[in-house]
Amino acid sequence: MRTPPPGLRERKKQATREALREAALRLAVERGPDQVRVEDIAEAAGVSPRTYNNYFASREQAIVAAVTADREARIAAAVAARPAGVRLADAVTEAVIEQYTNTGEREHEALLLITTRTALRDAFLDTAAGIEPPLTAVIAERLGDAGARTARVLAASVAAAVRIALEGWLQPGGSFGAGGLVVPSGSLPDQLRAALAPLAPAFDAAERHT
Amino acid sequence: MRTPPPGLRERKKQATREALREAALRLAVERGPDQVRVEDIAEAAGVSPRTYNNYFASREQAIVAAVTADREARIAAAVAARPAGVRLADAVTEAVIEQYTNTGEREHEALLLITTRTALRDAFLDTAAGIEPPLTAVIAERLGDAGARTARVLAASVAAAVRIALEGWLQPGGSFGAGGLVVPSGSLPDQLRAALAPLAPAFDAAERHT
DNA sequence: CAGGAAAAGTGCGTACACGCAAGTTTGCGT
DNA sequence: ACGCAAACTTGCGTGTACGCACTTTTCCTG
Repeated sequence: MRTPPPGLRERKKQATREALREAALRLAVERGPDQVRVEDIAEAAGVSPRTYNNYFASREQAIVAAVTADREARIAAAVAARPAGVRLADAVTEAVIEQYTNTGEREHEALLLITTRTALRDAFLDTAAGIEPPLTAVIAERLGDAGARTARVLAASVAAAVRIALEGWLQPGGSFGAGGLVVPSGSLPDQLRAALAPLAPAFDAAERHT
Repeated sequence: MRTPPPGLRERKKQATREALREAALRLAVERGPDQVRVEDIAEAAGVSPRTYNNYFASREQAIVAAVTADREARIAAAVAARPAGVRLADAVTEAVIEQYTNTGEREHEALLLITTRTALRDAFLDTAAGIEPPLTAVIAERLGDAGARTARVLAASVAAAVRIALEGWLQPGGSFGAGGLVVPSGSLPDQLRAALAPLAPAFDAAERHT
């Protein structure tokens, strides 16, 4: 039912999208994020500046997209791939961690770049929201038709938790707050686990209700 | 400990903010949302266009802010006001519903306006995210220092759920999906209750863990 | 394999967002 | 009461976002 051979039109679109992503990241690394205008990216990708904005709503999105790629779809697929027996909460948690730690060398370099500019950091954190639609779909599949709204809420909560985890991870260092304990920002998997853990009871209850 | 008499500076800031809000809403109602430029709003409020953007990051924010006002703070206060005995999940749910249904006549008219333009609709939905910081604070107070991250996740989840509820509420009509059931978009309180319900188990577990 | 409909790309014009470097007002210590 | 420092406002300049009308490309159906 899925993927009836994608036509030329769709393939060209994806090619343009990727060309813009790659051009944006390359230029940003080469000359620094602030020395890249959309005009430069568009030119490097061989399209008009106007077309750039048909694909990305902001200058930062293209740069960030090169790192993010299609992580959203991969997370959803990873959840769907788990056997139906495992707890939904575990399936989601592991799928998220799995797809966020499969990071190549080039991506790591790009992340360092991203942390240096607030605008890029924000754009990167915003990508976490992108996992909501596909996650909603796979969760809804497990919960059945009655749990459509619940699936949506849970998916959105996961997206929010992931955002929080990423935020904590990108945070410079553990600050020694007045009278507070030191909170060393752990590894990314740890941050993700900690952020997603509080949602597990909600998943369990939703699953039980089917 | 709070509200050491706010100085002149702060009062002027709030006055400017409100002047901009009111001017934006009034002009939008008078001549239609698309016939209002930031320049017009700024002029009507007696400040420079540049100052407008010191208060609001987008053209739509000011219009929406006139309806939203300081709902975020009121929700947090309403939660804090509940006796310590009640379930945290219930306290939050009731506080949210309470503050979202205290809607005057003028606000209702403005909401009709908002639904007519996608940009305004989006800006309005984005305001739901604003409840996260104050909610985080009150929830963290109940959970203690150990549950800081949990409080953050729960607050963000509530914000996401509220957004979903508002989205469903603003949705025109129940669509008769192929083979699916009719889903009449209920009243706002109903939507909020339905969206927040799945999170209750997470709140209960968090409370139990203290 | 035409030929028309739909979609993607483009040029142009307008308005918006925001950094920067003044100028102005408020707050506070002495 | 004075005056300095911090905060707020503003003008200016640059780059970005996007609506609209038009051209080019891809798709589909007879």
